Amino acid sequence: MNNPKKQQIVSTARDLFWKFGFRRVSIEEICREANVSKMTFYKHFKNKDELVKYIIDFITGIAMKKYREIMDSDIPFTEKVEKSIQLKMESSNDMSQEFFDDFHKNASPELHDHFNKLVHANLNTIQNDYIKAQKQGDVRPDINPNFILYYLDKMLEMAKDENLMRLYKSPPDLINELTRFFFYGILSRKT
Amino acid sequence: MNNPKKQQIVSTARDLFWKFGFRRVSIEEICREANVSKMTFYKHFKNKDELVKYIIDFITGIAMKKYREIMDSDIPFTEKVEKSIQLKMESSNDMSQEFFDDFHKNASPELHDHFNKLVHANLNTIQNDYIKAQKQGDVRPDINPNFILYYLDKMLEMAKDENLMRLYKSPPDLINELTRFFFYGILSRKT
DNA sequence: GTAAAATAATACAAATATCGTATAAAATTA
DNA sequence: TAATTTTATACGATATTTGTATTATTTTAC
Repeated sequence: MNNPKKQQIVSTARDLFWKFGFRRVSIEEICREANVSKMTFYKHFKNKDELVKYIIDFITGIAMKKYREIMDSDIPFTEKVEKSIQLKMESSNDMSQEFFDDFHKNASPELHDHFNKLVHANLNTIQNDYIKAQKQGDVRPDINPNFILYYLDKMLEMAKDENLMRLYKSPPDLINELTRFFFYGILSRKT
Repeated sequence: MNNPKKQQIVSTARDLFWKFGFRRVSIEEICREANVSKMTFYKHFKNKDELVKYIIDFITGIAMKKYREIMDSDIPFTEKVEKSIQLKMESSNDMSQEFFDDFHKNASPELHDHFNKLVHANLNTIQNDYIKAQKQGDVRPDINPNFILYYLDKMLEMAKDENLMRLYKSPPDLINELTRFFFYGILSRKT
């Protein structure tokens, strides 16, 4: 954890993985760039897969911790959702397409599995929050929580769509529109 | 040249090389992405080095053609320099660091040599233009043309320096400053 | 339509790169 | 100084990539 050599390895690997994905980066290259011998690498990680796991767990761990803080805070439900959407947008900006492509295209079965389980667990956490909100009356009772999960991903896609973006002054404007639509749909509020 | 399959190969390779450099990209990967069989690749290129040469020659060829057009046009010398500096800035934005890093770190001796000769030839062309301008009285006679070449590279470095950029409203403002400095130094013009 | 040419699909040996481990020397730490 | 960590190097075992050969398929030109 706090071992400086291990940190160098992780930090260097992260940089290289973010640029090129993990398939294109060799262990020796990481060691060279991190000024660490290969033996030291193998002291800390069994192989490249374990390093990739470590990094992905670390990254998603931070994001999920932030998410939990939002959901456990004492603010109205709508604010929680707004903040969690905001977090999702920020986190995805911080991600590298090359890195995540490798999980689908070039990962070992074990790594692929680990990745899927992680994603699934996190989606589950989020889904449970929405189910809970539904029980507490914050979310319309006749909507499928699975659809909400699906739609949150679609929102990210839409937020990154350049053609859609052209209709708005700035990215936050588009995110606001998406968020309001997520809350209220298109109909005006009748009292 | 106008063979569509060859164009697909070149275009796909360019995209991949720009992202990852050429060391990290295999011929099979290029073929796969370009929807071209490996045999077709080897019909057009002897090996990866020849493809890299082709691309680098193509890219620099376009840039040098534009440069020549500027220098052969019927405009004042200062305007030629301004435009050529502009061109240099634009071209460098279009370049990928990963791709050029490979020439220095991961190229075969032959490829490395080809690259150096190309760079040298182009620098020579530019130097000759400045020597000619010096003879025609457009450039101060007591300046070393080699210094000018060196300095043009430094200008690019300065134009991309974020710390320096902070002093200006916009990139063109900085480029203007650099260009004026290149022309006049710091002293006010005495008549 | 057919013949010729180009391209694709597949398999393969050879070359190259990467992995993971063993060993001994050097550097660091306590 | 002794114990521990790190490096340097070498190495066989795998894995990947290369370049070619062969055969089937598609495209092109007539």
